Amino acid sequence: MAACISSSQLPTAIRSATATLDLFINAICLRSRSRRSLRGHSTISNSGLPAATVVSSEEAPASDFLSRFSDILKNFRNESHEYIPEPGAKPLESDPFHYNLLMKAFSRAGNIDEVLRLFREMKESKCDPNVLCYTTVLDALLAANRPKEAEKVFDEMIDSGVTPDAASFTVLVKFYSFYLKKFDSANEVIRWMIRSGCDPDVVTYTTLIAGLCKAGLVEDAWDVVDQMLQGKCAPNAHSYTPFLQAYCAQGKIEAAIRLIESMRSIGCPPDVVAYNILVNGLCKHGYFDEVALLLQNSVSDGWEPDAVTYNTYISELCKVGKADIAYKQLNIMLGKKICPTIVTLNIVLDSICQESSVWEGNHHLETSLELGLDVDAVSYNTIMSRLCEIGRLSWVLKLFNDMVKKGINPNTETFNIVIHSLCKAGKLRKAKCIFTSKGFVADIVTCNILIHEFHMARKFGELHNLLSEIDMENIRPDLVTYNTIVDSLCRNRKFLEAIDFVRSADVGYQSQAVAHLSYWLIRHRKISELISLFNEMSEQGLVFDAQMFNHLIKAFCTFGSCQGREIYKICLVLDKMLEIG
DNA sequence: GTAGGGTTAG
Repeated sequence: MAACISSSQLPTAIRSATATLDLFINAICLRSRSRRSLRGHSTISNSGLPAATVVSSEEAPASDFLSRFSDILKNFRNESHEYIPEPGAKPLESDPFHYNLLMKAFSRAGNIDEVLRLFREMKESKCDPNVLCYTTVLDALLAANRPKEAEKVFDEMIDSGVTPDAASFTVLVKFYSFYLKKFDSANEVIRWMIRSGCDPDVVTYTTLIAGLCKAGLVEDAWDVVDQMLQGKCAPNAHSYTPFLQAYCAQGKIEAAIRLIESMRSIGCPPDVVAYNILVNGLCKHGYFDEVALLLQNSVSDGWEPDAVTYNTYISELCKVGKADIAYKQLNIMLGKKICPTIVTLNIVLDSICQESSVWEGNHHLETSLELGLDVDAVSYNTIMSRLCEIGRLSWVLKLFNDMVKKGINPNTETFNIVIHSLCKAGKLRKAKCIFTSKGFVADIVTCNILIHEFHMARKFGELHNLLSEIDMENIRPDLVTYNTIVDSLCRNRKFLEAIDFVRSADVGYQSQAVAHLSYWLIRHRKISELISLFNEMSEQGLVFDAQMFNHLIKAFCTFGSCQGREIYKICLVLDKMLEIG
């Protein structure tokens, strides 16, 4: 019998979990995220991809828009005029100032390897990094999701006798609050700053507020605002926007609207970023009419919608199948002389794939290239991910080749799409070859794809070897990881191991992971196991939320327990939940 | 050199 997996041991457990699963019952096909049908693709376009099909107006409400898409693209604003140095570039002068300029440029371009190369070079050439250089490297490491190395660099800065200033302390606050969620340590840094005569500024406090809000600790974040006001450090619009994010994420739209109003009254008027967060929140909860009203009143409310406002609105309209309204909004945006950006283009490309076909989307990608637009990795990823969904491996590889030839650097998402496509086609060995590709850095999505696909193929040994090649130090398991492993265990009827796995989560029971596990237990009529799990959760003080109730009732209905004698099982579980809730 | 918004992958 295989040993139990402790999720507190993850990510090591991700590897060991694979070894414990020795039996898999069925090779269940990957659930396609899409049921979109493709309409005819028998002819071949210049690119070698099937030509886009002509879509009738009855079939696609956006067809009139599509025919004019090329004209609209001419309004497109090419944004990437920022200086990106060539790899291996040398600073103009061998001093900290010029090294920092170059490191910052590489950091902006997301090239952490070049930042670290320069940092190493400057130390080797006895050009001692100053506090600005250290801050650049620290921030670049955090941006690259390498917090452990950032911590070492901070220690090195102190050991070298370089005195940290407010900016470098702020990066340390970000490290503790964003990456480790250790808010006591973040507060300790702030106390350290005060003790050493380097007062935290509005950026320091706002960083802490953003970390707390992101973790859902909104009340603690308000305490920080109080602390700022007591310490004569006035909050600004940046300080309040994390609260807007948190309220919107929690569905507390009214609280977000009230905060926007309060910001006006306390002399800290919300700017376009604050309104964009609200627009996003309203859209995500289906309040599209309210967004229309917000835009209508923008002038009298003292703000001007920008490309992000419309990108958000258009994207969310497309997601809920309101492409016709989305395209009208795009025309309104253009009418207001707001230039569409690369993000607009990518939203529209994705929408074309949904509303028409992936081939039509590809046709418009080609048109964009012909017009000389700066398409990016996301544009390619958008088309490639749809091709992956419909199992068109060869086309995925062709687009991957095309983008590389055009000098567009694939990102981790690109590699993940290619790996996923290869796995779906059963070419697991070729998927493994990706690991040696230049620029490939695996992330948690890579791990999740591998765990799922290799489990389905019952190739546990190979999966184990592959995962051991991944640098796990900066990869944290997420909800999908938990659910993927739970799926694999439950599919193999190892329910007790699945319960142990969820139970041992180092962050305590996660509501969504428990809901996912409950689905399997209900499906397999493991009601007594479910109730004992709830008992244990109740002892640990977990409270059930409405989402959990909805999820479980749905599971019972799906598996036919809502009729006949089995109804008592639902009553038993609901009683238990109400008792805990 | 440090803080808040929109697109793509599991």
